Amino acid sequence: MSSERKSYHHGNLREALLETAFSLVDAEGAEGLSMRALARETGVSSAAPFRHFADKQRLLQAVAEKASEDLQQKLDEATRDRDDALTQFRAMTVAYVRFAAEHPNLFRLVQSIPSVSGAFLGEFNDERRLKLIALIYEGQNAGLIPDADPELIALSSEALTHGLARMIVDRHPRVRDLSSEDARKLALAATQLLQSGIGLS
Amino acid sequence: MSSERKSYHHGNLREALLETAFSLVDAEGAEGLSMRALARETGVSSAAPFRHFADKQRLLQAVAEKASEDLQQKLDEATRDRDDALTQFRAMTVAYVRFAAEHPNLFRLVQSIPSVSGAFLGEFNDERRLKLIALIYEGQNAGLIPDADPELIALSSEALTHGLARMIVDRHPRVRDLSSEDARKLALAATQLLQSGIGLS
DNA sequence: TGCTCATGTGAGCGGCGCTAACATCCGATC
DNA sequence: GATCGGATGTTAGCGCCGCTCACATGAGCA
Repeated sequence: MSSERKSYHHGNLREALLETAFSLVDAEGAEGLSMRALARETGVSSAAPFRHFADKQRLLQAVAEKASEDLQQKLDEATRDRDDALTQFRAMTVAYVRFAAEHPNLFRLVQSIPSVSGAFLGEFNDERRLKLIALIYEGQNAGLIPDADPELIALSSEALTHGLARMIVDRHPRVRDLSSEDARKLALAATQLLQSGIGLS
Repeated sequence: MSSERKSYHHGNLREALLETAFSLVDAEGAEGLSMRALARETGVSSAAPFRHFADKQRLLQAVAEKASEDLQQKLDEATRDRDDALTQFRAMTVAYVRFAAEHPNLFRLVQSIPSVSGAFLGEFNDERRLKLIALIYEGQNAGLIPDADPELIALSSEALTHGLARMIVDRHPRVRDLSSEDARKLALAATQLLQSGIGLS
């Protein structure tokens, strides 16, 4: 696994550490990762990583940022070429839940670092959120949507999405070990349900 | 903080360790807890805790079980004297979300130990879930509820509840630092919304 | 060619989880 | 009441950890 190296200097150690750490976290979770094991795996001394990351927390943050970019890219791909906000929202939910099912360890890491998840929820996604809220507002004017706070409606939609993803990574009884395809179906079905309402009243 | 002790033996070390650990986790999270610090705080040697807990994981599991019982008790109180399943479900959601807002560290710990959260979601709550599903089934026969899989409807309800709680403990932008009262309002509003449907279609 | 400084190494500090060998004393038994 | 075995405490210590410091190396620029 650990590749040999002829010269004293590595050449691209920072990237190498990041990639190795990313793979290790994805496969085994962030809890088990140690700086020393990471250095060993990368073929350098145990002090070398600290030339590139001030401490373990920064390393994990960098991994989380990379994972967050991956997730963001999946969301971008999923919503590309869909112009109405509702379709975008549903495609986003599906992509989000699928990412959680496929990379639970990375998903957990992203969520566990507020600065990363905060940035993730801030940048691009806020734009989409505002579009969704605008759509909700229109729907209310047309009498199609109940007269609740549009912010609340958007938040509840987010909560359903996040809740499905979290139930999967937290291994709740009926959604543990879901295949990517089952995760897709579940996310689609649940968002459809939210739109129509479950009707208990 | 650490109380003195006259005799060689502590007398009730296991409970003392559990209580101290519970408080420390509640206040500062499970990540920062160390067995040595816990022993120090309790006023015993660093090896003593291992007479009562095989390893750190077991200690954390015991703390998680205690937290899970507390949560369960809150849910029991919230649903007591409410006979219809729908009212119970909404009261449960409120209590669940409030617990997450008031004890995010304990909530996270419970969710991070599958055996504990699995048991939590299994025992009493399965009974309530079955009642909810029965109600959904009746509602469908009466034409009040869309004709989706009752299991899916129940699962989506759970997801909304869990998602709200998780967004709070994960410190998502619009729900971080929610007061207990705000958490209550949010949970109530969101469940109402789910019932009526957000109407986008 | 020679200097500088980013980037590597090795040794080591204090804290960790956990174990082993030994100390204490509670309480069952006579 | 004395005895003594086992539950429960202690001290010492192993290996791993995050992290630091003094020093080594060598790439790139003057």
